[in-house]
Amino acid sequence: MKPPVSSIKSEPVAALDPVIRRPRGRPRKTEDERDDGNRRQQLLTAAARLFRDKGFDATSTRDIAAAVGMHSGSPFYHFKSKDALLYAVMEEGMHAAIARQARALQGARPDAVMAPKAAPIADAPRVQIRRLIRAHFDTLLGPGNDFVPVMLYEHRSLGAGQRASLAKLQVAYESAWTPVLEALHASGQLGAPVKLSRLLMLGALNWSVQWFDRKKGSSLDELTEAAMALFLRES
Amino acid sequence: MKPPVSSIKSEPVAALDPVIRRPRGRPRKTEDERDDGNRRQQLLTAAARLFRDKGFDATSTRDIAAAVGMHSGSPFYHFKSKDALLYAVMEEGMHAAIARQARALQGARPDAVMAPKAAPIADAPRVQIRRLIRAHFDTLLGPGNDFVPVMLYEHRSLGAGQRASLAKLQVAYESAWTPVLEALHASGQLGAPVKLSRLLMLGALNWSVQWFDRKKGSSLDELTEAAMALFLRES
DNA sequence: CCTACCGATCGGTAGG
DNA sequence: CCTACCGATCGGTAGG
Repeated sequence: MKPPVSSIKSEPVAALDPVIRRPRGRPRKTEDERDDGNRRQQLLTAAARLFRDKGFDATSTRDIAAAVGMHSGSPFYHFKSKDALLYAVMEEGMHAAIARQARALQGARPDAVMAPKAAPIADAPRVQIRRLIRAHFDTLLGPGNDFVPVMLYEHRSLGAGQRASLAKLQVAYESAWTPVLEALHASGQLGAPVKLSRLLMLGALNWSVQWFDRKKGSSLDELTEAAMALFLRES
Repeated sequence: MKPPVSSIKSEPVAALDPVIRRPRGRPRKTEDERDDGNRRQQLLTAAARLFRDKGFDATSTRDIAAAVGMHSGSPFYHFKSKDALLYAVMEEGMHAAIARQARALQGARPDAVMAPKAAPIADAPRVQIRRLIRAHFDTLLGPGNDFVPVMLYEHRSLGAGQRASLAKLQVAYESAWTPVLEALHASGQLGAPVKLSRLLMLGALNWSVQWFDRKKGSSLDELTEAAMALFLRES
């Protein structure tokens, strides 16, 4: 069946010829599709949304492929398994959350420096906890922020090793709360022990994923103020 | 292998003989297995545990059958579908939770009646909220109480109609909190608006399913006191 | 990244 | 409640 012309392939010398080289497999980028990390990122975003809406097990890799206009087998060109895709979603979510949290805490600093009278040093922990809470709500409920909710509600679908890796990121994230809560506890503004306070407070916030509706109801600012009023005492 | 005596079975007349009648299919109850609703209940309990541990989608009906010593098709003799089994688990969980909550609130009353001095009327809401919190922790974390956690974390796997039915039970359950929270808010013991307070407080408790370890750490009593100290103000 | 495909698993059923 | 089985779906792969 093979024409004699193709017999060149069998000659090692011709295969080494640099003129013949041709990036086989991926056609060079057309106008609407760049073959850099963009397709991978599209897969991540679509997967995060589907995992959040339907759950990991109820989402097929075909669903994800269809959401970005791929065929069934193509996601496996970018991720070696469905589990790897889930892990990538969670990891990106945690990195973004940690970055957002750091930005929020840094933003709390200049205020106290530039207006020492308006924001006396004793209020610093209160300012910080408010920013921590607000940043957390943003991470959970902000538009397009599907990654961390997937992390929170689907980590059971992960293998032990990957779960351990993510646990480190979670510890890093939550460790920012401890000194702030300790200061509040010492000054009598926080009534419960620090560790249990952190677990209960983060739980209250994490659960908002279940009932918060961006279309109606409270804003994230109102939510933040309600949490402040619920958790903290006057002095 | 069969002795000639058993050849009676092949005679139609003998088959109609009332003396020969024999409940085919299910052998009459031996000592250790009653064929009443017991097997059904065993399926429910096993399913609740598996759904809680591995998730609904990750649990096969074969897993559930094996957990109670049945073969793969037999659960469908008791439940018409896997979804029906999930719904039954959640419904039983909610009924038990509502009953436990009612018992807890009734238990709070006699104390105030029998020792009016020791528990003045102004403390009633505080006593009631403590009992509500404690009952909720029991429902979520008590030994063998897998049903409500399944309800909380797997309700996405339910159809719209069944989800609506359960929502009614959830409203009934949570409605007991409202008057207590209103009394606490009116007396300045609760800092945040009642509705958001209820959502945040129940979220904090519900999230304990994710981190509580019965083997080590706090007791349910300690958890309850921590929640009281976190949520409520002095006067 | 597509085409074509495979092995495994799963919910569910017929008939007894 | 068991036996034997089916159709559908799914994660994943070979080869291009």
